[in-house]
Amino acid sequence: MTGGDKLSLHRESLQQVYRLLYQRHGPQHWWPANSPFEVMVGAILVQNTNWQNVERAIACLEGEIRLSPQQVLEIGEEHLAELIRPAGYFRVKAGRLRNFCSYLLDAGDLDSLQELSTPDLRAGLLSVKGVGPETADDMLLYAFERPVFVVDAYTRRIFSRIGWIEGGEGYESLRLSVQRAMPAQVRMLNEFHALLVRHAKASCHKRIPACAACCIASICNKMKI
DNA sequence: TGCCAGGGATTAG
DNA sequence: CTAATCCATGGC
Repeated sequence: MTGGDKLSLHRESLQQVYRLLYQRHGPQHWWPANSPFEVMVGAILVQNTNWQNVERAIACLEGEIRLSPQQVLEIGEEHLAELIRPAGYFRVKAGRLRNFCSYLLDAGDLDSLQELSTPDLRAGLLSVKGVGPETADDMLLYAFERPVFVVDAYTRRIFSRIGWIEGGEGYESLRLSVQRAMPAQVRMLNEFHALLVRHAKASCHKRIPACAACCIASICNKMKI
């Protein structure tokens, strides 16, 4: 382990934010997909990209092939890139999808992977070129249903606004800190990440330093922060 | 019209 | 180990 995480989040405060977000926005029903494999494809396609564009790309894919690792590899990188063009970075992502599909086929099937411990599975996913920490955790949580917290830019932005972090913390430091402060429940971690995204999109989080007018402010007030 | 989205790899300092 | 840079489409 890379010992000594200095970052420590307060359990009650963090869980209070979760409850308030849930009360405000309700269940988010993530991940929007029809199969674990589709979740994982989406996790790669959504990298630094609007989800709406990803939906188009997936629709194009499904129009041509049945969504499976075999089919994705069979159509070839060129064709694959054209199909996923709406998702942006389409050449890069075509390669990443192929890398990932090769990994899945080498592993056998999803059931084989499901037998791995979460740390081993995480390491395996991270070994794929094009799958970084956030994408791997998306897959772990939303496809494999492991109790991990997904850190993203919205998490950093919101936690910074609340005053819990400086912003420069490493990915793992943040992830483990949240996981230590929250129950290890897939259901809750699923909603928590989705709610943070939902809240960031719904509120005035672009370019507004103090966030005085959005619901985070009311959350902070209720929490007396 | 310009900015930026549910990142990651690569390169440079 | 941190900081830029590249990848690219579509919505507001």
